[in-house]
Amino acid sequence: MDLFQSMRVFQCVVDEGGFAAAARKMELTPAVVTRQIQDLEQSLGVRLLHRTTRKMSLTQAGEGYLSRLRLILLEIEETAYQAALAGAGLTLLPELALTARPHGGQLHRVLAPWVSVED
Amino acid sequence: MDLFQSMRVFQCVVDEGGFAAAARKMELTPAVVTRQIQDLEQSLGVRLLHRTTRKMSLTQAGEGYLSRLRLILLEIEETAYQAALAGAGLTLLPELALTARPHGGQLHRVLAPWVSVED
DNA sequence: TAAAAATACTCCATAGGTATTTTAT
DNA sequence: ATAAAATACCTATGGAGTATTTTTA
Repeated sequence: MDLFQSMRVFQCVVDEGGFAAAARKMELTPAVVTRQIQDLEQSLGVRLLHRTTRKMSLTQAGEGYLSRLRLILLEIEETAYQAALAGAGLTLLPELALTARPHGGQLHRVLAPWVSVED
Repeated sequence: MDLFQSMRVFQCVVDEGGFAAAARKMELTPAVVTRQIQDLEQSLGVRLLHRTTRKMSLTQAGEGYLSRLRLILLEIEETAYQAALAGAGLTLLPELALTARPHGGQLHRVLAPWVSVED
């Protein structure tokens, strides 16, 4: 199971307000979304979402989990980004970390005012 | 690709000082370890490890990535743990977060001095 | 030359899709 | 009645293993 993927799906389900909506947004089938959430819940041993076919809501556990998850997903993104910068011999100026960042995707040859070249 | 698995493998490779050692520790074959690292590097677009058949060392990018990775992996573990606690109607006392924690694995019915029952 | 890493290949588990059933408004 | 979620089933991809080759201290 890809934990990282399930985490993103879970976040998306909450943000979009449902499994079907999340599936559309992430270009997955509803069945896949269902199973990702099930897998995640099973791996945690906890129910994250209350769901009926019409309404879904976070459990208390899901609420706490999601708020922490959001930070973690940001940190992962940020970390990948900084690694890519480091690979190019660049360093992101600390005060801009977690704010300035190009539209997702790989970094190849970026040089902008908010990065500094290492000697 | 399972990003989290690759992250753990990467951390293990560094801690154990090599691919073969990491493979033994994680009960994987060396071939799997090689590919996990390759996948991770490719997904980041960055080389994390310098390697010869005899010696391996971190690239500069790998060094920064690893230090952040260690925190992220801890946070993920911690977050899963707290979700499990919440699911059991318990809350980890904040000052003990990231320190006290039972031997990995699912939490079912824990009640110890360092958790508090809700309301 | 010996131990480790990479590569080539094979196979099977499982991730993801399709079709269907159940559920709630 | 209808839109969403769950379930059952099937298929194909890619993850993991084995065997082999390459590399370097």
